Amino acid sequence: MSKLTLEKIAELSGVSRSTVSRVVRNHESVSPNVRKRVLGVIEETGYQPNAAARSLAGQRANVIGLVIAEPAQSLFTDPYFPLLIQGVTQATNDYDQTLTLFLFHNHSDEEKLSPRIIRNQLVDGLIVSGTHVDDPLVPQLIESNIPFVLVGRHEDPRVSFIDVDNVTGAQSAVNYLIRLGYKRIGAIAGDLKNRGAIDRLDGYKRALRSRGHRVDETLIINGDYTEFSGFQAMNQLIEQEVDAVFVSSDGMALGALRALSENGCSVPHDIAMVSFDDIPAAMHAKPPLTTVRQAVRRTGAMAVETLLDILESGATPPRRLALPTELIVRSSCGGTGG
Amino acid sequence: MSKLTLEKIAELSGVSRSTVSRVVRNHESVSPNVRKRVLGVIEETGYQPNAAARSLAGQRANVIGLVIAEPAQSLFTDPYFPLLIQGVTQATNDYDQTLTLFLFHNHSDEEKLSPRIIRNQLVDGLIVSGTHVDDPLVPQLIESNIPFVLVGRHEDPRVSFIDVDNVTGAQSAVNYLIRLGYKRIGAIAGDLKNRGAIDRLDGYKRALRSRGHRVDETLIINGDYTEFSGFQAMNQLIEQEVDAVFVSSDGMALGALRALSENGCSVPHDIAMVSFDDIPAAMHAKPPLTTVRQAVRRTGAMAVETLLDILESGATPPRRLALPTELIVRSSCGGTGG
DNA sequence: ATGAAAGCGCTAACAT
DNA sequence: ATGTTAGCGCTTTCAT
Repeated sequence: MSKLTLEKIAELSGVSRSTVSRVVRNHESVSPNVRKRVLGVIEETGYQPNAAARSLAGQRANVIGLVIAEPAQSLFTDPYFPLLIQGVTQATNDYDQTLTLFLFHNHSDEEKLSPRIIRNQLVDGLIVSGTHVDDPLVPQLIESNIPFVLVGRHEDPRVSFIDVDNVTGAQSAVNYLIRLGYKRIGAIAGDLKNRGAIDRLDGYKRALRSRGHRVDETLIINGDYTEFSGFQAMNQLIEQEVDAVFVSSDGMALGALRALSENGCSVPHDIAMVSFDDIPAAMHAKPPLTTVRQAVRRTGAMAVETLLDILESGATPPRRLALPTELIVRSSCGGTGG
Repeated sequence: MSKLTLEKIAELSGVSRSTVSRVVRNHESVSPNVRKRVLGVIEETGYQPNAAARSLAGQRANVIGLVIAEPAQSLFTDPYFPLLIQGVTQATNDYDQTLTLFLFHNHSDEEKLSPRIIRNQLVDGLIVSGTHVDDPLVPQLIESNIPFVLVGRHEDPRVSFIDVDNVTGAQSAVNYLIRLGYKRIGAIAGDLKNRGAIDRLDGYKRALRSRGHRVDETLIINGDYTEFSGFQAMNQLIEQEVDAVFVSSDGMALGALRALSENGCSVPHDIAMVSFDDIPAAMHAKPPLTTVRQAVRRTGAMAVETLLDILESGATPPRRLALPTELIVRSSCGGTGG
């Protein structure tokens, strides 16, 4: 069987190439009979348009790229990127887009890949995640004029993004602790190279201040989102005699829980804990974690939809969105609200 | 600045399009001087060949596809696919290939996507993971003549695959239990729609038989690779009064540990446990899990290399590889060897 | 060693 | 409503 092309379908249907092309693209200006006939032939033969030819001739490839700029570490340590990928692929499947994945394992990958991504015309647009604050990739992208949506907010007013409202989420978590009467509330921060980690810590501080507590920097320990860093940070915090702790991710909270249990501290009796993310393991932790749920899959899907919207109708004005979070109350803080 | 094409580079270098093309493709038959000059211009301008034009004109797109056929559930429940993706992208980055990701969230995705993947000529070849035994995708792929490498072994002699030696791995784990003197060894199986789950259970049975134990089917409980299914399965197994258990994945083992601890059973004192995978959490479990390590990242990278090899030199004979596993001894079985 | 020229399979004016 | 035609940016004979 020879290769299936528009030409062949045209021949088999007894019309011209253009007409077939119109049918395929669902263009107007095709008579119902002809359309039906052509569709029939396409169905029978199983014709699929050649993607390369399409993107070469037209302006759209129907391919979008997902870049994950994070050095691979947390990619498997945490279900964040898997969930994001799920949300993104869900949406690309729904909208008949193809997804190409760019994963930077190290800095040299980034240097090698980014010019190619930008100038290759392989993708119509990009969803960009895992960048650090001040990541040079973002200005590069802006300058290149390639349409893109950032996952996580950005100061530059030209960039479109989908963010999770980390500040408000963290704030609500810490407010909850305060309402329950905890006085000496520590924090374990995430990797502060990430906007999200900064924002969560900021939410913690705001909550404290808005309730008239002062922020004690010795009660804030930096982690890097790994379970082990949570473990280490908690060991430090124990010595500060906190009565509660806000942990910036469930993954670190699991490590913190381990530190506490190894030190014979009971949660929430000796120390209360709230964290962030609501990963599946949070529910099964001992005790089950009260945590701020963020809709990661939703974020991925929204990023795709936003990018598609930009591709259709132009990038101005930039789209900027913050998705709300939800405090999931379980037993790691003791009270059930108040 | 106008678009950068071969033509433009040719003009700037004072040579013909063909010569530039030869330089770009590292072809022989270009004089050193000319090559240097052209390379200089490319460097200055930041020229990158247009991918679509390339794959339309040539026979290679330098794009490979990764299909994950598994319904999304375990994608984030377990670090398997993230690790596989890491290995694959690591290798595609190294070999200057672009990766497109096809993730089937449900059956209709599969039906919609697979014809497109196959006939689109979007990818040069495919790495296929997450298929079930007797998944219709495999015969479809064979028939379509698209080069592909399956992750996990397959009976059909025409398919190339990279497998982990699950049978031997499971066997060594159970042998270890037997050597330590355990008599009544139960098993928690994975989702038996997967080849890997079947093979692990098979390894368990072989180990038992080869040491003269009989296989007691009431001691085998089926799970589905989730933590919760491990929890449920262990609760059933406790009533069978086993003294040890082989769990087909660390994820399920974590659930099993939870069941045991809720029932006041201590590990390994009351019941010993070996599992499979060696995910990061295995080390931090209580007690740390003795488990069979599989090199998932390696598998992904090998799949890419194998596919590239097939693409270069033809698909015959099929490449069939089984990667070895390694028993990582920690404290969940009590003994330290013997 | 280099250049000229013919496509690859499609889209998108432009005709009719 | 349909057909004709000219590219899109590259690779690849085939000349020279």
